[in-house]
Amino acid sequence: MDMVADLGANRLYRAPGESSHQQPQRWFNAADITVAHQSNLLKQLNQQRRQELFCDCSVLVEGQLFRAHRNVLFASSGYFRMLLSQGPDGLSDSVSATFDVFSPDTFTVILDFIYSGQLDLSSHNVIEVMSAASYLQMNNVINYCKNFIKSSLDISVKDEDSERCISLSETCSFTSVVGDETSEQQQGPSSVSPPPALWTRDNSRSQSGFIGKDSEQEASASALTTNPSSPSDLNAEAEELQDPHDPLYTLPGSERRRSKGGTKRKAPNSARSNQHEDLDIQEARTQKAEKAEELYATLPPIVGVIGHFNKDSNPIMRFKCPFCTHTVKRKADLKRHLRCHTGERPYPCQACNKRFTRLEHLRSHFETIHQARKLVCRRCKCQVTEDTGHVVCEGTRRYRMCTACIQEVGCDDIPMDSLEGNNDEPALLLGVDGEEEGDTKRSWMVTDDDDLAEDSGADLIIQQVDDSEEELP
DNA sequence: CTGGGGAGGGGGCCC
DNA sequence: TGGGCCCCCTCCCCA
Repeated sequence: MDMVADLGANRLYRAPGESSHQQPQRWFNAADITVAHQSNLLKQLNQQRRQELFCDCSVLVEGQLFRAHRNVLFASSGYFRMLLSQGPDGLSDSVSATFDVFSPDTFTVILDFIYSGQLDLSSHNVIEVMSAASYLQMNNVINYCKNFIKSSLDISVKDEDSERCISLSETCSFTSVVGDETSEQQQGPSSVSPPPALWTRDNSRSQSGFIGKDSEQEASASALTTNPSSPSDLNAEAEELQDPHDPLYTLPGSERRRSKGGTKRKAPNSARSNQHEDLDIQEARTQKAEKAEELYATLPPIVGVIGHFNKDSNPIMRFKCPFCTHTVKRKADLKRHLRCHTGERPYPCQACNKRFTRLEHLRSHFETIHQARKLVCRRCKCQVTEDTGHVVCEGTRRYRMCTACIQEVGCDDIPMDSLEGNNDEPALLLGVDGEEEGDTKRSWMVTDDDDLAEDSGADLIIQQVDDSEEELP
């Protein structure tokens, strides 16, 4: 093919087989050629898929088998990108994936879109498709669904039926529009158009879109044949921002569990071994907080899914975590759940500097570790009372020992320091992170618990900390 | 190596 | 909507 003219982006080409001597000449716009070629290529691939030609990837959705081309899936879905790129060598003969978190019908819509650019959305399937697209990390599909729903809502508002509809902006204050980095290769000539019907509870049904309590684990366990890891890039990003050596953050899932105990006893002392470590931790904390904010800013715009139906056949609304397949009833619970992905720990213990995701966990920790609230002798495990159980202080750690154990151990082994009139009680003061005084320097102490019981409550001052402001000089 | 206990983390749900 | 409680699970330490 000879290039005969160059008009910038829209180059003109002579049709194949035509010489410059032939008249009349037929000219082709390069953009038209590109579109035609892409369309034809996609059509060919779709035809091959339907004829199961060269299909090298199997996807099992609730027992129904779909055949596809791994390169097409790779190019279309972040989930498959991760799945296929983490195979043994990326070139293994057969790759398969199994899904139980959405229905075969929903995956049919997704697959048809991948191979045709036509997204068959309706008021009946939009939530399911959006949920599946979120799982498969297909941002362009999510955006289509979002626009679809928004269009429905516009109509709904006019009909004063907004109560029965989902507003994305309303259901998730932290959502933002994500970048559509793959849209060029995926969108094509989409057939999405404003929905003709209202999207209401009545015509919204999404049984299979509901994800149960343990679906995260189930999904993780069942979704991958070749890759047992998390399906989400965002999840990976969330994990990435959490330094396993950082005592202030834990890892999601199993990593989190693994790191939990490791930091449990090391964090309080090691974090204050010197000023440099304090600075490092604060710096790391700031970076983590910033990354957490970035993470929030890049959340996929999907939050609402229809759960199961109640007795009145009304669907029960649930909120879906953008990082995993977990769904919750309340937005507040989702907000709480998100902390396990972002690593946010806004509640530091002023006594030992350990941080917690929840105030109740901090309070429990403080009462158990620093206030010796447990009426059990630490040595012999016998029940004690506030009278018989003497409080032993070890640094900021406090626990009780019965009189017998105190005598048996002897005061020589347990440095005793009367705490009468003690003002040294560790205070659960939050908000002045890293300023707790000398808990590691403090020696062992034994005290009666009367004053402890009295003043412990007064020392419980709670103030949530915003990490991002801690670094202010 | 194993089982028990302590501690922390997370989900559901009530107020 | 946030706080708080209850329950369950996991991990680590230790005997």
